[in-house]
Amino acid sequence: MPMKREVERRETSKNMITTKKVVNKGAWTAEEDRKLAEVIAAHGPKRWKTIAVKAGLNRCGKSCRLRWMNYLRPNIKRGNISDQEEDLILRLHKLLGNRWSLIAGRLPGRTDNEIKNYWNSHLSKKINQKEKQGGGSPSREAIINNPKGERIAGDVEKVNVHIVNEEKNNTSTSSGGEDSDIGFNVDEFFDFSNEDPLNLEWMNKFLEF
DNA sequence: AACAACCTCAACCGCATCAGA
DNA sequence: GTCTGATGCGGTTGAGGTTGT
Repeated sequence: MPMKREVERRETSKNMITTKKVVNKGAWTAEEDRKLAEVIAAHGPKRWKTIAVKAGLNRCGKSCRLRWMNYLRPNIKRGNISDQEEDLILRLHKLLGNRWSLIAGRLPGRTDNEIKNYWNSHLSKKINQKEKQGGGSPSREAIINNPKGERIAGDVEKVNVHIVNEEKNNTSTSSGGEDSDIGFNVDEFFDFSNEDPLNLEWMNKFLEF
């Protein structure tokens, strides 16, 4: 049920008066979804603030964007995460840490939010259990897994930096295109779509390394 | 049946970054 | 160079559902 909260907003810019606005928060209704989808179909998924206004939604732009990205966007895959996907998430998380959007980028149809939730509710527990069973010295995950990918150990960090650079290149050229100064295309690098998921030996080796 | 504890996931929040003026 | 608004990201929250007692 959508809750309406009266939000007292103190504008960030200097000397702004305090205004009172009724902003819709909480769960989205089917009607809101429909309006949002209509406006996005007409104007495209950008200028979220304008979209919110055009759709006549008492929502902030951020909220609209999130709803679109996590729920309304076409080709969203919902429901069970397959074993293959789970395996991939585990591997990518080892490599990238909590870079959910990057991980999601390698899982077509999955959103960063979904993967983050899945990790927090399922996989982190699994890993904890494994660690307890295995015991002993801290695992690679313990070194690598940390918020925002900070202090990622050694060579993995270098790869991570390359990936970030590549992501930036991709967004600026929009279609991916050629590499500038690095030797591989990250899309190809992480494209497992044609690969037998049970036969990812190379990646195991890479991760071991 | 009633309640508590736990789990899941949609949504919010705060911050960082980027682009344009 | 600075300011401002837009966007994106990761962490966190909380409502609603499920399970256990």
